[in-house]
Amino acid sequence: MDGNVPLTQQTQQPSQEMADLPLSQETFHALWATLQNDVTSGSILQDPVQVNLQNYDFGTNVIQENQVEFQVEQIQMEPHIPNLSIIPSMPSLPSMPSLPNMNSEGSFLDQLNSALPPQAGTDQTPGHNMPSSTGYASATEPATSPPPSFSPPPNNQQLPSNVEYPGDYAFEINLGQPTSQAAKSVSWTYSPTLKKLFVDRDKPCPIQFKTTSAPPPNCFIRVLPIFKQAENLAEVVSRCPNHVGSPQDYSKDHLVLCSDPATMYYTDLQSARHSLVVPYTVPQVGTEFSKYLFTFKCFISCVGGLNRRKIQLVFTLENETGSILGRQVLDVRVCACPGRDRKTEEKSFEKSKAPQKKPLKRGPSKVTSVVGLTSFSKKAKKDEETFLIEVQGREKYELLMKIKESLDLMDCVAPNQISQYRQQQAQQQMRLNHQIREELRRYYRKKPKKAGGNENKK
Amino acid sequence: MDGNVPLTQQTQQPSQEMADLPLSQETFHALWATLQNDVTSGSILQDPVQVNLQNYDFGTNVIQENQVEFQVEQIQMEPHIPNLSIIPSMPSLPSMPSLPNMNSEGSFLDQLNSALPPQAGTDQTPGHNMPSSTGYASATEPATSPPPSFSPPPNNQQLPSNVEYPGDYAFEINLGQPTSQAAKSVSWTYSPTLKKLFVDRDKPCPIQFKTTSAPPPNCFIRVLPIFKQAENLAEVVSRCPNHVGSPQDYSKDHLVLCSDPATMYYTDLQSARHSLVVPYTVPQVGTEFSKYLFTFKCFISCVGGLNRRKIQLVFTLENETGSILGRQVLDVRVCACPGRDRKTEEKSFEKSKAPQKKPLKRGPSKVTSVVGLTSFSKKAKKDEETFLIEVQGREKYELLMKIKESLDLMDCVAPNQISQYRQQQAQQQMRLNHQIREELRRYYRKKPKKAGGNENKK
DNA sequence: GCACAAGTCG
DNA sequence: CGACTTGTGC
Ligand SMILES: [Zn+2]
Ligand SMILES: [Zn+2]
Repeated sequence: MDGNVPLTQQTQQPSQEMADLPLSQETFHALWATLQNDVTSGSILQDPVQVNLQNYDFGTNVIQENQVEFQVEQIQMEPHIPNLSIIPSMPSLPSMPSLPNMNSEGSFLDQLNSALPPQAGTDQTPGHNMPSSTGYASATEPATSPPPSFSPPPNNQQLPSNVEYPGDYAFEINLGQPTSQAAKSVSWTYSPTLKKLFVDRDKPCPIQFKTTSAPPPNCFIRVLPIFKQAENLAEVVSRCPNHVGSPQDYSKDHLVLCSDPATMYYTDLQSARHSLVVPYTVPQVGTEFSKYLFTFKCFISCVGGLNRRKIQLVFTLENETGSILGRQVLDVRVCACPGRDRKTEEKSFEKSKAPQKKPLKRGPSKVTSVVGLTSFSKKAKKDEETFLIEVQGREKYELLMKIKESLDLMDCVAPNQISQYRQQQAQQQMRLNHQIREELRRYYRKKPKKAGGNENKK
Repeated sequence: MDGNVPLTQQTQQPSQEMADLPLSQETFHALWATLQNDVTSGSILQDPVQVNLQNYDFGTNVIQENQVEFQVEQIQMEPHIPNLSIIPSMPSLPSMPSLPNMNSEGSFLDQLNSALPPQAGTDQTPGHNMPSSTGYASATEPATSPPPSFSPPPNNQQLPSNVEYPGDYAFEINLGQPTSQAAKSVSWTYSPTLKKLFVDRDKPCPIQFKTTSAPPPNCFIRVLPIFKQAENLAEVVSRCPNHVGSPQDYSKDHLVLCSDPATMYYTDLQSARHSLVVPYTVPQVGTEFSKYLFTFKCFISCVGGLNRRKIQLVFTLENETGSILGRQVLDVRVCACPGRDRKTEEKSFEKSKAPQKKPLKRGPSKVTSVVGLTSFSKKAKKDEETFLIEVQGREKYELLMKIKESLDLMDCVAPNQISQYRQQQAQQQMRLNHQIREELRRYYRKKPKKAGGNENKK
């Protein structure tokens, strides 16, 4: 994917040896600003994987030594890199099978613009602290080494990849022990069966990462939200009007935020996609995973935003030059009731597969009716009470009888056959409901004479 | 309320004799701009009615002859009129009993600011272009002249009045013939019982006005939306972030828009409330009402906006100086399903009162039966046949009864009679059940099992 | 126009 | 945490 820039901290001029910390957003912008004159637009470095690997020779751009990182950054972020004076060597992208390519991310220029009011300092979001901007930054990131050469074909129009690719370091994500059942009022819960995370809006949610072997130094993790359905894949995932952050906020349009102070928010100039990048720190000694807290600023149902479209997060482990070392994808549903919704989805999920085996399509109506009625004499169930309903009018009577009939059928069904029966019933019921509805419609239509009548249908 | 300004159209300098057409928003702003130097800030002219009637002598302010209208306007709009150089004689407000006071409306200054791009010209809605406010300020308020004396305590904080006051001209609003029942998919429907309008968002809705006698020339109607509940009354009603109009739009924050081309949108500087003003034209000869089309840009449920809080529209008939001649209030619910929601609300409405007298709480099972037993004999309708349905199992029985009830209720629609119906039914059923049970008991005793008889299959 | 979906109130 | 509310898909 896109490059990104692990520069050494606070170093004004990028030093090759790299610091461990990425530049602060401010510093970054400041530095970037110095480059503006030289560069017009960068181009996004993406791993061209799936779609097209052609246009790779972006490497022709040159970046000045001491500005390397930025250059790289820009190169990767900006789509059409017009004129870069210096070009570090870009490590050629490994041509792994599934080396995917997400769209480019972070457009520095983009951010720069909005960053104008530097005093705004806090980029946090509301309750969180993300970088957005200003704040802290400057001190942290020295520029790293000069980007080597690189060939980058920014196939911008390309859609982000959501192909899982553990890669050489076996990059994996984890959400804690598989909470068997969604506790009711938790702010987040993960469904192993659905491989989906259910989170409440604006609530911190821990997501862990690990690699079997230690990846190269200065690696980082990029988080890019995308729409799951193909129809929406091309659309950029961003916050709805109700939840956009303040103008000075670098992450104002980012759906996903990370509490890590070193987080940087990007908006790719070309694709306009909003992603975040956070340095990947190897797990603490003794622990298996490195944990990060993420928050989501919009419900998947937000009008004018996600608008009830499923999304997923693409986590990419990238090295300091932006090459993708691994990728993991996570389905996410940001909703007000994670527990309820998880349960609901798991339920409909199993239901969606089980029913498959049987003769779903049940022939037209009555057939069934025949069934139960006479054949089974199930009659009154043992000890059940018997009631009588007095009905006035044949029409109503027949209508009710039809319903009763269906209810009776439920009883006649052998327990073990219930599922099968249900399927039939479902169809039949449906049909029946329709019939009934029609009958009622007719019924009401007739009756209504009463003038003005229909005030209230109870 | 506030004054407002029926100026002659396009006249650069306001003529006293008035034209019939109000100024276009642009013209208005332009003119207003010329006045800026003289005026600093106006003050809202409110009819202090209910709250406090004190500060009435705004009249002391003097306005230059040829600027009368504007002056008035401003005076009425702006809260603290610091210094107006000229002060026209302000007609003293009639101290009618219920001369209410809404907050001030239209802040010209406000609009002026946003009006910057005068080309926006059209104040119509739709896409709407109404004025907005923001930013502009400084220009508008020159320090004006030394304010004459005036006592006006602009009780700005005062809440808008929602007291109906037909006034001397018997100002009334009308929504067409009382559609007895909300047609299903209509874009709007009015409930006479609830005295409430149900409208779909962004759909034109006709509202008519009339006055028994002809009001003075150049009168206008102001429409101001307010929250119905006391807790929210102080909050300004405006569009949610998802539905705000474009920045150049004068009416970008206005919930209510009017299709009349002469409509002007105001945002009071002091109260920040958004209202619209449209010239009141007497009904066409032969017609009883003057009709206007209004559209609502937000659902009452809009997040970050109305946020599911009830609202109402305050319509005030004002003369050219802004004095209120009459006021009418209308409850409005902007929703996606006007028909459904009207029905729902009417239902819960009657339910809320009817139930009071009777044992509403439907206790589990039999309890109810106790009630009425004997009293009502409503029985079978006239000539209809009577049938008996034997049902096994309480569950099914209750289910069927529920359906039967709804069917029966359809006939005796009278809402208020529902509770009564229930009682009767309960008793009858009970009685019947008892009888039958007795009969059956006897029957079985005679003819062993089998018989049960009532297979009932129709 | 029904029924589901999903945020929110109590 | 249940139930209602209420916009939207079908
Ligand atoms: Zn949102
Ligand atoms: Zn809205």
